[in-house]
Amino acid sequence: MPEARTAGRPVTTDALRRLNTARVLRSLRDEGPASRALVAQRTGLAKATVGTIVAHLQRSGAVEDAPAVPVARTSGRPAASGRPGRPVTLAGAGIVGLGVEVNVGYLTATALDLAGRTVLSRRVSTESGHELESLRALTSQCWAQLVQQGADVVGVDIAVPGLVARDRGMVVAAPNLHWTDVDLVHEIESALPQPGSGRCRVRVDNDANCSAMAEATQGVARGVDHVLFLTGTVGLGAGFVVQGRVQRGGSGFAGEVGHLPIGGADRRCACGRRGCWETTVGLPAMLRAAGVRRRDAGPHPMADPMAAATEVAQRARTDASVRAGVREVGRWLGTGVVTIAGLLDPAMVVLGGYFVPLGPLLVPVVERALRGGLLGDGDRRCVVALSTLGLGAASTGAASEVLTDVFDGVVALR
Amino acid sequence: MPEARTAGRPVTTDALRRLNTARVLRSLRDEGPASRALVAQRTGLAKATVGTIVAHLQRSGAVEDAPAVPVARTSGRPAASGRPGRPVTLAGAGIVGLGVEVNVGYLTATALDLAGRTVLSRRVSTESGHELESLRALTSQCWAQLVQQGADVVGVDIAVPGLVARDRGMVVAAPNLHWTDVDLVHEIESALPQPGSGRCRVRVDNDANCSAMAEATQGVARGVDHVLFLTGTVGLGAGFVVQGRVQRGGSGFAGEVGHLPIGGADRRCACGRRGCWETTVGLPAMLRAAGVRRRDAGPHPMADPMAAATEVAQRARTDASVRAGVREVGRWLGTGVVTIAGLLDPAMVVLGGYFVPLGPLLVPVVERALRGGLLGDGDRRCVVALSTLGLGAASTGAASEVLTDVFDGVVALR
DNA sequence: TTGACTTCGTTCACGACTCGTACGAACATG
DNA sequence: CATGTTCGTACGAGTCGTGAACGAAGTCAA
Repeated sequence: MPEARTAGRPVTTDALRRLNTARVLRSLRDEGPASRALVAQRTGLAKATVGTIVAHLQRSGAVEDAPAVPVARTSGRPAASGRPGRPVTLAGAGIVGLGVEVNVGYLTATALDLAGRTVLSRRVSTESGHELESLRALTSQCWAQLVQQGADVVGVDIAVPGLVARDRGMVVAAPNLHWTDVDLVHEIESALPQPGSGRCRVRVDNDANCSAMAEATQGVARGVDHVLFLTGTVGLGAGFVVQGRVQRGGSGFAGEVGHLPIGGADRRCACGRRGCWETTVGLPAMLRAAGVRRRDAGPHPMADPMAAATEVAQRARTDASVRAGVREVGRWLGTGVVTIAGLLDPAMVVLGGYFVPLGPLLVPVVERALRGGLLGDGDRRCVVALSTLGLGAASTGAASEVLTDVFDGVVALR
Repeated sequence: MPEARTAGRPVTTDALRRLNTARVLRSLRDEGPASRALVAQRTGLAKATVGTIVAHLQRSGAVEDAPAVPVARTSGRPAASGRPGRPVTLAGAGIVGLGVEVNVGYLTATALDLAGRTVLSRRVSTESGHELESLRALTSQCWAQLVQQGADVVGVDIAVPGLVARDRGMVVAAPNLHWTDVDLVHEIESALPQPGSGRCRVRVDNDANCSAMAEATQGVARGVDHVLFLTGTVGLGAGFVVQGRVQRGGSGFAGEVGHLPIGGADRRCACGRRGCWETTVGLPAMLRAAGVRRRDAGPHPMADPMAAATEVAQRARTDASVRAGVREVGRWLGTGVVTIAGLLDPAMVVLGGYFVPLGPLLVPVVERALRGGLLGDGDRRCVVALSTLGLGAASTGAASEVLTDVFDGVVALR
């Protein structure tokens, strides 16, 4: 569709302001609070321009005057002489993004402000078959609460474990929730009170993408430019974040990694084919390799992968054969990571989900695979890390994703 | 480096003009010639704005009045009544991009105008060890010729078979040319006459990236949104183009596909490791599988992969065992394509290099692998095609890459 | 305490841009 | 030849970023 290339709003003068406003916000986020003069220096904008932009932002509640304690100037400078600048910081709770994560047994909602602070955090459990109702209720409740607190809710992002068509706002398939072709954006929008929904954009995303975003903005990968996130549950999920933006490839490739032809072909995958990666590194494969029977791995190993993996880690402490099994899975994990990393070239790989409890055993194996498997190990160092965010990471990432629009100048502030 | 996020020129009013100018150019390129009024309708810009922009473009030589024969209106409309519009077309040779391709025995230079027409095409052979001299000479000659013809050379792109650090303008390693850490941009810039080089940007790129670009803009993949290009020589090269833009992933991943851990691990790769994909689908592997001895595959099979592959194709016509060998390689090719396609989700895979002469044998095998290996075959149709561009594709793509800057509004026209 | 010095934030005139309206130009139809 | 319709441009209005100028708010030295 060639029209897509021409598409997008025509660039008017107010787009200018949006873009430069976003520029100022990014400077404040990435390089810390600063006086107007310093922001001007950092962004290359004229002092006068920064002045008007900051004034606007103050009225919007996006920034506020920093606490009395002045921030140190750019390091190593001679002591300040002259009129001291009044530092400006990203504001407390004026502008927020709301993220909601759908899971098999529960929902998590998180709201972040521009400074990345958690403004709201809530979790509710759901009954099977009633996820959509609960989701609508939770979202509108959170939205109402935030608005009541005086926040400007820029958007809502819903993280779903499944195949998502973000551009159409549809969940194509979420097997664990038994969802197929759900018009989720419409569902949520209709649940929100009318007045706000005009400005407040509702979107859908894959949960692995969101978790990746969370790692890159709030987790171990904060400050890393190219982050690959890989999460293990019954299947596998992946997300790739470059400079704070989720890479969606062609039409949103993430989450598909589980069915890449990596590893042995002896097991049949749930998708009907053989040789899928997740048949060798998914949770069932791990339990099998570790010699742990399902009923020994907690009451509902597939519903609670973390508990199951913790049980495996426990046994591995005393049983060498369990350790060997885990390492064997780790080698296949490593092969896949090398493949993906070779293609995407991340600076850091973050392992999440059930890999975390088994991290001490898995990480060295994956690291070794990377050392042996990547070219030019001089420049292309790729660090392996474990997720530290735990439950609710996806909702945090979803909220972060919403704020991306603000920092990119896609949306205008009130 | 957080500063990268803040970087980029501050957005002034003339950036506005650049962006809208680019918008008009894209409309003319993607949706064909049109009157000012129609362009206004297509871009969403005001008629007056389009008028001034077109006037500017005319003075720059970027567009010109279309031939007398008026273009049919948007199809199906009632017959035109009212003053007929004067259609505008992308101009003949006012604005051009120059692409130069470095190969083992020869150089190719191609210049394209905004309409995608070839304005200049030249090929010279080189002596081993003197490639850089020849490259400097050819580039400056072509540049001078274009300038003399009155063209505005927007930029020069050099396609190199090797690892390239595009942002630093360096060739990190080009084994076939025995180049290591060559500051190619500097080399070329110093060879160009001074006056122009201020505006005329010189850049370096990987040749597979450029070929991919060529396929997406001029080849079989024209009009396809997500294109994966895969070329076979002694090693392998790949490029991924989304909506006319080369995807460089983290720090420029393309070209690395040859060393992904795909296929058997029985052969040792030139990089010193085992299990690299190119040990199973590179040209040597193909010759081996087809049972063709090197000295039977043309005088210099590795220097002329196309001739060698043609020889193999010839033999396959009569010899069933050769056909079987080719198909065997094809299956490994298919496995890799499925892996990459599963991750990147292209709408079309274009095979180039030595795969082309063997296309009739290879394509069905790869197609079958894709049918069996990709999820959700309903939506995610992925077509396999053969490159038709032949020699010099990379230089064409390099020239295309230069023009990207114009269509993106990154550079201003004179 | 006072005056010189330095830096910060704002004000103002200016140029560049896009937009909407208005108007003349160019063609078809009856 | 009058009418209707559409095209392209001219003009005033509104917005935005910029540089210079200026008052404000500190430090430092005498």
